[in-house]
Amino acid sequence: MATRSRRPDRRQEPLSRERIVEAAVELLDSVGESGLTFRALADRLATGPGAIYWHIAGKAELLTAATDAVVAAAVRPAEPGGAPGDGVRTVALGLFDAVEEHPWLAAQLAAQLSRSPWGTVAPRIFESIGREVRALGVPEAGWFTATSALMHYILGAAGQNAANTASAAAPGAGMDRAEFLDAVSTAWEGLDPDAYPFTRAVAEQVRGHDDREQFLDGIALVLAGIAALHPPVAQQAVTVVR
Amino acid sequence: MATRSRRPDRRQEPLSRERIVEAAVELLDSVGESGLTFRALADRLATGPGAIYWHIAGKAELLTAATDAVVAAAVRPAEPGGAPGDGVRTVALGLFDAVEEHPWLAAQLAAQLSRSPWGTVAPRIFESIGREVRALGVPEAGWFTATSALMHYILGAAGQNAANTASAAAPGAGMDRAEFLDAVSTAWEGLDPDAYPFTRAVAEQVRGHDDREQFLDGIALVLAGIAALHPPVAQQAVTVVR
DNA sequence: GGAGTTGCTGGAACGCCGTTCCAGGAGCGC
DNA sequence: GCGCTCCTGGAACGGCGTTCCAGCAACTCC
Repeated sequence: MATRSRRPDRRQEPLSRERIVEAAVELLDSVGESGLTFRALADRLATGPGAIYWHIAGKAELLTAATDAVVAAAVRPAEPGGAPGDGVRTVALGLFDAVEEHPWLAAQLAAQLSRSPWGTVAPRIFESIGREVRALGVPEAGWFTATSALMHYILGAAGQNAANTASAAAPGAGMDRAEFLDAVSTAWEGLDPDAYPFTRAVAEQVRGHDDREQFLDGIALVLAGIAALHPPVAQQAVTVVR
Repeated sequence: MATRSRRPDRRQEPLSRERIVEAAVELLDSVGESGLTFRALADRLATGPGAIYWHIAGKAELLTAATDAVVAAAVRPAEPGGAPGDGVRTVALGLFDAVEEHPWLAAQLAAQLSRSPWGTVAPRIFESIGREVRALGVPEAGWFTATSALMHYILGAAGQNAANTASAAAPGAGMDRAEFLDAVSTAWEGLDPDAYPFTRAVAEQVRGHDDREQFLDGIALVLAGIAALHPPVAQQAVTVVR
């Protein structure tokens, strides 16, 4: 009959792990990490908390599953061909955009990588970056170091940038992005000159920079390091120099 | 008279923000993040929760203060002199060791950097790394990118390594470090060959590697990228091989 | 086709958390 | 002595993750 308030509310199909995770992601996106409670989730799914526990072991598993779902959608495989490094940039921007779209993702990724690096999330990201590293012609001995360096830079920088975006758009503080960066820059300029000379000197660069561009600059830096330390060997006819 | 159960219990000196933060760090170190509650903290300080709130606004501020205190102790200034890059390594290892000593630190750092990069923690780390970057002779235009890349790598890699250490020593799982790495390596080797060829290929390197060495390899990689992209302007007469 | 079983549901209840409130004590100027 | 400020700590509140369990479809077996 009358369409319900929010969402189609198709509540004939039974509860399932996928539907729960999907609802959890929506809740995280709309009300943030603290808004994801089993009660709110149960309301949105028109059920009770107990029913959810039949499908999901607890909150930790719920957050892991939500993170994994979003990451799986984000690391779309790069199409073959293109300049060396294009594949890395594609994967990196995929994660960058995902973190920007889901502001809760950065903290979750960091928490999960630094708590259980053997879950499903870490290998997924590691694999998609690693393939591009291999495609660059890096010799096998350098795979782990190069991929780790890229992964940590990508996740760290994307997370910090998402924080900027989110804070600028924060409810209450009617700031746009430029105003927000200006505020940060001004705050840094106000630091103690003796204790923070470097940060003060960099403050000006923060004002009005382009996030995406700066993010890619960092990628280029790490790629340059990879190229310098691991001179690409020919794809076939592999020889390890050094 | 009789000495109390835990700690000297010197409870004549009044409550203070420092004493609270100190107790919070001890609690975090001994029972982990979930063990830090206002009730437990009040017990340890032989007071009630209300008294703590007179000095600290809430849990978020408590965690921020604890993180800041540990970071401040960790980023000891590097002594001048030494080969180019030594300063960076000193700062990096300081943070690496701090994260290893305080396993909760990695998640806190990530959360705080990706939530409010304008707090006191971020500038502190940024500053100490940045000074070393400047000392490398990087031109000013490259300061922000180079320092960010280093910072993200350092925090990410240190956090992941701390997770390994902590998991290996986890209560219940009577594993030592080698066993733990072996378990991770084996798990990775068991991944789907079609979906995870790269991760499987790297699994062998994970077994029995040296953390500190691998961490420094990553630093060297980023430093090489900095040297390649930002050829140092002459400090006195710095030349970079390549 | 009835009875038993299984798989799932959702509301009630438990214990703990962060946080607030407030009666009161210690120290101090007057 | 008195009032005032600063600080204390216990009690209480609302909300959280989690557990428990009575109930109910659907399906199986006889």
